[in-house]
Amino acid sequence: MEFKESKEKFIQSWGVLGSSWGINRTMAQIHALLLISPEILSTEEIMSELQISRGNANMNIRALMDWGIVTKHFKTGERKDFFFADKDIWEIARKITKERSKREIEPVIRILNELKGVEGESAEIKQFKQTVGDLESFTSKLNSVVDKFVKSDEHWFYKNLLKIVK
Amino acid sequence: MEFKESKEKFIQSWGVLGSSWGINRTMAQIHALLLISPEILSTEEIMSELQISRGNANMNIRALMDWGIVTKHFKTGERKDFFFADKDIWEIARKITKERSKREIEPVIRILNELKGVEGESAEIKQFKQTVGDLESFTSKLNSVVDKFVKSDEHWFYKNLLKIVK
DNA sequence: CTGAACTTTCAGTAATTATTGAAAGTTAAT
DNA sequence: ATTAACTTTCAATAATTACTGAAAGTTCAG
Repeated sequence: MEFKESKEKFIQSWGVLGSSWGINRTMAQIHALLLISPEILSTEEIMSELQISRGNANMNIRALMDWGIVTKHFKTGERKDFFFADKDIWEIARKITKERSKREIEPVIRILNELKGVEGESAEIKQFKQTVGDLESFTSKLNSVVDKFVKSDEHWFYKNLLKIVK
Repeated sequence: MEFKESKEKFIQSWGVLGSSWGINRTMAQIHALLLISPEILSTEEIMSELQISRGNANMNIRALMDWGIVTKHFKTGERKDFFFADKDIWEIARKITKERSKREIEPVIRILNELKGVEGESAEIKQFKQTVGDLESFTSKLNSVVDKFVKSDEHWFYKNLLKIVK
């Protein structure tokens, strides 16, 4: 397969994966492009490579910087901003996991805890309490595992998680 | 807090969580409703409880059945279909994980493996190979952990995963 | 200061995704 | 074979989400 074709396919696939995980297609594509790029890229380059507008590029690059997986760089003598994606997959996974836990899991745990307090003895209320309790317990445990992962390094993962997989 | 209010809040929250994970809001809400319902519910009841149309209810209930987390039941003497959600959170998590792995992770691994074969020695191509290789390696490892989880029971999780969390 | 080079914002628009509701399809009792 | 009870489908429409591009904002060299 031609390199250009492979590159295209990689960027496309990453975009599709992103959108099935609630990350917008363009954001995932910009990340993919930066991931395979050995050099820092300017906004212009990203725009022309992905055929997107300046506004779109700008907003999605900013989002990637908010996630902490893309950084801004400068070239001496140039006024433009350039962007670079961290290439360490473990580090990327940790950062994404951390953000999603903070944005999505933690608020849910808070609500579930709040809802556990409902009063009553009817079958309906009993089932509600049971379900909410079970979900809270599950989600909290999940979050501890996630948290451990976030604070770990690749070595830890090998030593522990991969061991139990065998 | 009133039960009715709690119920409402639970269904709403579950809907929001669902949509940030690429599952549509209504599907998540129907699931939430069934999860806290001790009895099987008819399409009518789901429609009126969530204020949605028949078509919408039907399509999303079917999707939940495809995921294997909702089942169809009958009441003697009644012709209508009734629906019930499995209440075992571990079982639900396993089924969802299994489906998402199959639908999303496995196809990506296939594409990455395909892309690993690109030929060339330029810096650009070297970075491409490196990134694609790292992603493939990460994703495959992730998938083994996921697979182990899918095949596990709650007891396994306690014994192993929770142990390393401490 | 000034203005050129660049970045950000955001109202308008396009694209995508979800929902409705009525018609077509199915099933089973009579 | 008919029909009432029920389910499924799907074209039309609504709701949501993403994108564009031009205008406003910022920065900094001269």
